[in-house]
Amino acid sequence: MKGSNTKDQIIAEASKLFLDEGYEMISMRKIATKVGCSPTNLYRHFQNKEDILLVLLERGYSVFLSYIQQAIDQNKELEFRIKLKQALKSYVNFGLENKEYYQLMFIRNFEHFDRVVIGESDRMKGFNLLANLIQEGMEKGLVKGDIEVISQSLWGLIHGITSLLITFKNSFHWTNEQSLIDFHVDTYLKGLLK
Amino acid sequence: MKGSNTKDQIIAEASKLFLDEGYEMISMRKIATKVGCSPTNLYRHFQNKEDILLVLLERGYSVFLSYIQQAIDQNKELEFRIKLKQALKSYVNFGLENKEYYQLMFIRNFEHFDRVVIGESDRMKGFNLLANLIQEGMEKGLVKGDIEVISQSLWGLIHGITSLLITFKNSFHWTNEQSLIDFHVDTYLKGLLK
Amino acid sequence: MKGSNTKDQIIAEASKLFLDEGYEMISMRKIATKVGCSPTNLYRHFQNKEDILLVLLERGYSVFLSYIQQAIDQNKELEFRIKLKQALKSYVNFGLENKEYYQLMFIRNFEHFDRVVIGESDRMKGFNLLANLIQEGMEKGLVKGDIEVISQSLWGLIHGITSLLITFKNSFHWTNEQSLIDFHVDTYLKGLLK
Amino acid sequence: MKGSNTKDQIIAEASKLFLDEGYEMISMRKIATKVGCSPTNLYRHFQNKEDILLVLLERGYSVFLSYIQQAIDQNKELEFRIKLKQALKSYVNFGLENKEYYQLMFIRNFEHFDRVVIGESDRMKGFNLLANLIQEGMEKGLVKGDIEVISQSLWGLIHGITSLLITFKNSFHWTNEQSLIDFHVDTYLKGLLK
DNA sequence: GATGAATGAGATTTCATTCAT
DNA sequence: CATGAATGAAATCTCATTCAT
Repeated sequence: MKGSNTKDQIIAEASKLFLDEGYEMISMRKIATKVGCSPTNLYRHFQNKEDILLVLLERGYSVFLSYIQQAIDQNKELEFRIKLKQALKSYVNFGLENKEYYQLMFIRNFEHFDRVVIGESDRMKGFNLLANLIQEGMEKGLVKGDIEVISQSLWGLIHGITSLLITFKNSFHWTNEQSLIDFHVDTYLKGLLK
Repeated sequence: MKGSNTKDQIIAEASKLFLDEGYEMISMRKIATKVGCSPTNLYRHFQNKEDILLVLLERGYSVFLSYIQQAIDQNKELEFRIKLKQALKSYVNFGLENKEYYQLMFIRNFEHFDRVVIGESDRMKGFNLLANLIQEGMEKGLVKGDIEVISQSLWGLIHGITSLLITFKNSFHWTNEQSLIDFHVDTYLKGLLK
Repeated sequence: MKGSNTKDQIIAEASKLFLDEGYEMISMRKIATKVGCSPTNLYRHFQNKEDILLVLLERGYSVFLSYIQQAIDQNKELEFRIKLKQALKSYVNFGLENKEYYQLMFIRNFEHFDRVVIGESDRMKGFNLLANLIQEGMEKGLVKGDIEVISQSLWGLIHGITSLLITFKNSFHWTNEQSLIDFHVDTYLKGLLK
Repeated sequence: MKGSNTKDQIIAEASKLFLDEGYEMISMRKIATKVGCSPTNLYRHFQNKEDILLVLLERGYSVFLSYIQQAIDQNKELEFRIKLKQALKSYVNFGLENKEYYQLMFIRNFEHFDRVVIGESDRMKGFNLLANLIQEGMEKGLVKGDIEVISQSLWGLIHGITSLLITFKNSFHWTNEQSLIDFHVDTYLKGLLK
């Protein structure tokens, strides 16, 4: 397989630590300790601490894209409402199954890091897939309104439930996750679709 | 006239800095520089850095509660749908008009700080006001379903749009804020209410 | 009475704190807190922290002298051995009854403070009283040897037991204090005197 | 060859500084300056300032034990009085030849540091060697009395002269050290032994 | 006789990072 | 591929002390 074992380990430990305690609270030494190597060694695999984050973000974007892509591909032939619902649910599931990534990508904002560029990322591609879906719905006469407004509202819808479930996972008595998500999306779509 | 001017200045500058760069990135020195006093002097007014955050959180909770309370009081006699919509909008408006507070209260999670207790806070009281409203709607037969599921879904709805508008305020081409929020809430309520 | 009440309180609290935690560990703020006044106020009564110590030392010397003087005066007419024993015991008793003073005077060494001068102090007068006693014993033919050697050895004898009882008062299982001191002095005097 | 040179240097400089100015007065920066390295580097070799002290104490206890052990071993076959005298003198000599250690071990009291545990230390083993010697004397009928009282008195005897010679080494006109110690011990033993 | 506001200096400690090996 | 030794910068925080009132 390609990629050194150590590098993957670093990524794995760093992403967990970043989620649990926050990027700024995690020192290179803490990562090294978890991995079981020397701090110096981290620099053999990454230019610096920011670089670890960037690699994490890129991986996250890529996984995110694959979630959305897969949902769309698998339901291509189905009814629009179902297709849309599945796409939205796959967004939420990406977040819940990849909390570390989701937090770094959508809850925190690292755009003050010069090297974090969003426009060109797979993240944007994921959005565009959703937007295309809305576009399709509008062409079919199933959705009405400004496509930008609708897209942004939809993002708000699914980001809200995803981010709350991640950020306050331990400090709130949540009802059953999947029922909640189903209700959440269904209710909104009932209002959105003809 | 009484009440130290410096203390208020510290709070004001700290909350801005915390929003822009994140709590961890802000040092006591940076705050002191902005305020125009010595770092030592901060410790006259606050026990430590965490204490500044706690005061900010408390103020935020209090302002939050007043937003929700006011929305409910002012629309007491109106139709349920309007009352609910106004309450939801006042949540979003609280966030957009108090970005620093909203970020600290709902986007970040400081519950690992021992002294941050949520259950007893005004934040919880704000939630309960919303929950009571749902309860009222259920009693009137206008809303159906599990009250917990509905409340949590509603929170996700409004938190999503609020937090995105705050976190990515500079890195995304948002449509007109108020139209977006209106569409967001209206669409969902169309699905939720009879 | 002369002397402000606050000044005496400061001295009382400071000496206790200095004994328990050590001069360096005690801050002006801690003293002020114990006394129940503002740190600034301490400077109305003492030039600075060192000054508090100096006043304590002076008081300690003075009390020390009175202990020794009294022992000698009260036993002037008695047999030499008893006179000497009482003087030695009064040294130990001074220490045990004034642990704070004893520690500052004889266990710590503050001579690196310019203003601490020993030669001229009451401490030296106390020593001289003991030395005079030895002198008397030699003239009576009851003690033989170099007076300096004898004085210094005697000081070591009583300082040893006193300082151990103070320094390790909580961390050692001491036998009955007075029996120990009696045995200590008696054994030595049996060897010293004819 | 192995074993960092820097670590030994730190220990050497720190112990001298601690003796001269007191543990609390010595900052990590001062130690680093003396050693000729950066303050940060001290933390490569010791967890923190307290840790330096603990290492010093441990080394001190170990050297102390070896002094006492050696004195006893070397005089095993000699007359009891000589054996005891040599043991007592080796205690004093340990102090005078290792003033830094002696001060930290016997003059200061660091038992408020959690990690300083005395019961299990080599210091206690040293004491026990002396106590065993007394026991032997009692069995031979050469010493009479309560063994605890005698041990504690003996400790006071030798601690007194040792600590005075260390604490006031520069501020008192001492007679010849070895004659003083000989006289001190001889006089006491004359009273103690049959 | 007392205090609140303020400060410069310095304490311990941790950080990301580099360099020689 | 890896590490031990080292560092400059900066973090939080406490200190003794002063000044205006």
